[in-house]
Amino acid sequence: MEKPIVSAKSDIKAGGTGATLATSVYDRMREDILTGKLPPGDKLRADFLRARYGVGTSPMREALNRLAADGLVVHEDQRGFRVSAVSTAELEELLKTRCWLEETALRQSIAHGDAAWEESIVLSFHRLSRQPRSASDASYTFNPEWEKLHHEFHRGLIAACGSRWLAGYCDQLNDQTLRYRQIAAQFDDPRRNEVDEHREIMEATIARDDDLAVKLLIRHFEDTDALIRKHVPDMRDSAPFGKISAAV
Amino acid sequence: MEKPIVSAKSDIKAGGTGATLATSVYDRMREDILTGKLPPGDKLRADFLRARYGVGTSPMREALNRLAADGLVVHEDQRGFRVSAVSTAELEELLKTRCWLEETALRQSIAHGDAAWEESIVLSFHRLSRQPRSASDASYTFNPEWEKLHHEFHRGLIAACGSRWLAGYCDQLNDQTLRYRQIAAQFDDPRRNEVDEHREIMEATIARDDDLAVKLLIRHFEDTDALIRKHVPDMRDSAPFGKISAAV
DNA sequence: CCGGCATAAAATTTCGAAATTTTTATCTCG
DNA sequence: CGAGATAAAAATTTCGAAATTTTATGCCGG
Repeated sequence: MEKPIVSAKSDIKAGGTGATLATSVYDRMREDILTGKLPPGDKLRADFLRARYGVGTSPMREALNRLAADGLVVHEDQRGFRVSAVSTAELEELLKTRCWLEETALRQSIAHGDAAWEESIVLSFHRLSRQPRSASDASYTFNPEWEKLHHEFHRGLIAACGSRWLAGYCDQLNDQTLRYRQIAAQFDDPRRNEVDEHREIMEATIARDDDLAVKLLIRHFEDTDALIRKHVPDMRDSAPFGKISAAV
Repeated sequence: MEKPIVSAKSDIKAGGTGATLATSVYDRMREDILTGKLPPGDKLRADFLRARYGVGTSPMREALNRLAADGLVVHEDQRGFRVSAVSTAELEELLKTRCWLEETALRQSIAHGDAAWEESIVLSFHRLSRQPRSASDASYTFNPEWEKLHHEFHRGLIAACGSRWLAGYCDQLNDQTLRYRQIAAQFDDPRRNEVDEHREIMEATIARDDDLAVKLLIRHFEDTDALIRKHVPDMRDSAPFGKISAAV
């Protein structure tokens, strides 16, 4: 299978040794942005990044360009890169777009998916349900494994939609939303019963009840959206929470 | 307004002097790919490109990375870049995706567009109708001005959809399709009356008749698709027409 | 005291060569 | 004669410094 058109996390071989430096830095930096270690709006100076990731100019710039393609950083000629800003307006647009695209994708997937597709969904759900949301019991801590499985579950739902373009777009929007979820989670996350939500979506999907599946999926998105807004009621154009330390 | 998320031609300042070299090369190379001067499937060696565009390694690589984000070139670690391949399968996927996304975008746009939006469509259509499809009367020759206006017309239709993400995706898919249109046009293009098609779409749109507008727009896409298939009936995975000269 | 112009500092962008990695060609052995 | 290992060639990737451009500073004039 070819690589997704809109690059996404997909196969994580970050920090690895086989790939190029540029790819490794891209992966590491991507995670730093998604988890909020590099806060929205922050300027990304070349010196700072070179020191932080221990590489030269070229792979750094290459990683930045790829991140710009994902919409995680923005670039202005002769004026460098910065982490994409977040705002309630942008979140709203994101939610809207996500609902439109995922609805189309899910309906297509349900219409065309085969038995292997069904099985992969059951499997993805099972794995996700066994993984704790937070890496720590005490307070919320980013759990890469859960994020990976969650991403895979949602990706699996629409995997049979028949368009790598559409699947890639959904992926990209999913990653964008992840950034907001992390922001909200940092404060306080009396997480609703996500497992049940996912289970219901799975069941409706493999039962080929497209109307119900879409309804549940969209509600799932809207609930997440509401939760984010509750905890981050008034997002400004830039980062709404503390500047990051320069720690490596 | 912010830059489109999925970068697109939009503001053409190519070959210019104000921007960076990387941007200039990106623009020139983009056009070379869209017009088929750099044929699908071709390997893009660094030496060749550096000579062709007269720049060093860095801006070249930067341009390539941005083109990869647009899906116009593909990259494999340690194995360089090549122009994305074309195939009938890919064209089919492209058409499908385009219909889904443009339908959503157009309906939203019709629902929310204001008077200024209406006027911009009328204006875009007028300009497009005055421009010849081909730069030469004798045989088809790529006419950048027509392409620009055509792109703007279609972009204008969905401009009020309320999602820069969705608009950007439509842009990207439009550019991808352009590549196929150029391939077909190189052979023989007894072009159907495109002006009327565009006029009908415009009229239905500003009359807020969303069902009709969508029907016409989708038919427009399907007709273009059929025309491409007629002229390029059996596209293989790689470039179906002659290798390009290394001429600068 | 404020505003604009020259100057200095900082940051981005670009170059060209060095270092890796892949690809091709050659040679040896079964 | 073919397969596999070895060596040469070619191509991609990376580095670090030079060149441009932007941003900040200081100075002079109104």
